[in-house]
Amino acid sequence: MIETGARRREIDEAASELFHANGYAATSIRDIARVLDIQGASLYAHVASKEDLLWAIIDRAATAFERAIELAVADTPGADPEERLAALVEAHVEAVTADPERSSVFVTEWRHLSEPRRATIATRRDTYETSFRETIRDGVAVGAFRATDPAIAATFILTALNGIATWYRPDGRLSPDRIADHYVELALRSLSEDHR
Amino acid sequence: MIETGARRREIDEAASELFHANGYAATSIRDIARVLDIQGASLYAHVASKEDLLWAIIDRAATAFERAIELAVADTPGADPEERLAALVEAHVEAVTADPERSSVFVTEWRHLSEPRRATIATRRDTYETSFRETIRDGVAVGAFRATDPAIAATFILTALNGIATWYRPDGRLSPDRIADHYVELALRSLSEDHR
DNA sequence: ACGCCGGTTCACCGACCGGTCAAGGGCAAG
DNA sequence: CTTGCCCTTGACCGGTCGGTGAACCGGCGT
Repeated sequence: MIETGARRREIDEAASELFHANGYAATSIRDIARVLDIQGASLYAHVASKEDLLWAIIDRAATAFERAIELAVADTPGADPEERLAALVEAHVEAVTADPERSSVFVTEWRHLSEPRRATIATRRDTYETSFRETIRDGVAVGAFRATDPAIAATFILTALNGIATWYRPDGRLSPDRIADHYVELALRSLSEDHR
Repeated sequence: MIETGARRREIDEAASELFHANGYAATSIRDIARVLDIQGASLYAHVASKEDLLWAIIDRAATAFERAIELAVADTPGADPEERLAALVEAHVEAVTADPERSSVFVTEWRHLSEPRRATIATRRDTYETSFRETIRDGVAVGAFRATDPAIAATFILTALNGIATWYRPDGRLSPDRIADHYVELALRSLSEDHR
């Protein structure tokens, strides 16, 4: 039975903030409680363990990313590889900027999960990366992208995309839309066939 | 007076390993000592504090990156922006793969530095990024690169480059040279003028 | 033979960690 | 008004943290 009450949501939010700002290992249960003006022990009425808190954040972020690209691909049926990659990149940027703290915790703190969970996240990340890799492979096959190693290209693009979570600020110079536009351009051109 | 003896080098190496594998906050002084088969207290004959250990690793990595691109630029005098950006990317990949553990600690753990040091690293990172940003700006100015936001493009490329530190394995499928070749291609094309 | 000295060990410090538990507070349902 | 239940509290647990300090060890220069 997973708790979904308002208090639990506040706790998740505070934990995201602190895990993002200081890292999971450097954040104590009491740090999180202090944000909510309660005692550390009170958290355990809502949460079974500190790791469960991390898991809730990461699992939710992973699901958000999976759904985002699923919808993006579903919205563009029969699209060619270029359009599909553009949709993937755009969906990813939107997902990151919609909740940068949770996204950055997902990207940087998943190694602190203990074993069955850590492995399932590794698998889910790999599946996610495969969507990008296969889109690139398809594009190379039909001549839309230049001949290159799809695995390297996918890693190149995805690490650049994940980096957004570490520097994006909602009050920054660039709106999510503008970031998405630029990143789509950069990603597509990095695979472009024609280069002087 | 900075200690540079053989023992100190062993300590730095063990610390790099563990900080890379588990993160700074999740690694204890006694963990590091255990790798060297000594007691935790013995470390303090060589090191003033745990943070000094982190600082030694990060400062050395930062210096390595700075020197790498300095040499790369010095080796190609009068180069055009494309050649210069290629040299920067290649130098960065070489520096990362030459010591992936130290590099990844540098990239991911510098937020655990305390204040005067943290700020100086932030400045040095910004200076480093400026080399990329200005090379791109120059390339746009002379028409070698398409018109784009140099800051976004530099961030895109640099986060992709830094990502290498998180996934590179010396015994992996790809040699440092092949990674460098691919990343130079991807980075240059992402800025290419001509796109169908 | 001696003393020195870098490196190590053991015992210990106060602080903090994640987590438990009995006790109670407050509020809504009866 | 009372019962019951969610939430919170404060005291506490064993363990670990970063770091200190006295004792001691072996080797080296004199």
